[in-house]
Amino acid sequence: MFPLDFYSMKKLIYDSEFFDIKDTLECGQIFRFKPFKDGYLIFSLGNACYAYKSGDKTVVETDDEEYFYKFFDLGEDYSRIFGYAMQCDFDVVKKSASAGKGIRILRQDPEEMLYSFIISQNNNIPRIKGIIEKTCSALGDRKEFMGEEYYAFPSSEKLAEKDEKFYSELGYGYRAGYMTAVSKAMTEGFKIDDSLPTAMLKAKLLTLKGVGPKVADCISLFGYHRTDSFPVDTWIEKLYVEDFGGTEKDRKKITEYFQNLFGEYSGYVQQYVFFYKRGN
DNA sequence: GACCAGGTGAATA
DNA sequence: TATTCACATGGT
Repeated sequence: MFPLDFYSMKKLIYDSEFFDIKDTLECGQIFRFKPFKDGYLIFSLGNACYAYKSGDKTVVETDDEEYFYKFFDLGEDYSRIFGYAMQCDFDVVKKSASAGKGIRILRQDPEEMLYSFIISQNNNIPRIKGIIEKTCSALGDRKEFMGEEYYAFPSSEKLAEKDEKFYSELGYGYRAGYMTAVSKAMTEGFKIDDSLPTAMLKAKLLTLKGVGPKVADCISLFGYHRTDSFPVDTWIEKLYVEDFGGTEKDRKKITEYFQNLFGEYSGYVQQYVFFYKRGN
């Protein structure tokens, strides 16, 4: 007999022009994915899918197509977003958009983004991935998808059960204390009203230990789909000076500069240029 | 062995 | 208010 998931497996098929799975995964917004067969296995909270390119289509196989339809933002028209970028006055934006035409902004879980981007600070992407994976293996529910074992991203309750020493031993470095403080706050009633305007949402996030402006912007963009956010990190600083002739040194002012320029398209433009600037 | 990585919090002036 | 520093760890 076939296992039950054979019957429940569904396919989402989408034109790859505005949905390039490789670029969407590798542009730095998600840390939990790995190469598999002709594409990738992708994990979000306790969900998994297999995505790959086939001809001029991107195919997503999953047993929860509703979750991943939303996750990949498939209800949004990215030709409009791409079109906006191509009409910008800045050469680097047009070049970036052309190079990353198939990038989509994923709609990820807010809490997974919260912890993931706390880990990301002053850290490099391979190591961020490693720490997150170790955390899931240690504290997440064991799951299986297409014969592959994986672990869900742990709940705040699970994370709050561990002490600072535990996180240090997983390689968190000085971020270990942030994990205990934030998971504790989350289990003690810290709530984020997702109907708040972006500025207030960000202000609320900033009250958490280890969450500064950059991390708050990433959580807003990737966890709450606030596309008026423009996270400024070391790469964007470089871009600001080299490609926009910027002179401000204060990151807050750099963020405002870009937000004023790109408005509701800030997050999309940020991902195009971040991906391009990092040279993928 | 210095320098960097999707920065932040705390101390200092 | 605006700069400056320490912070863990691993990769180059």
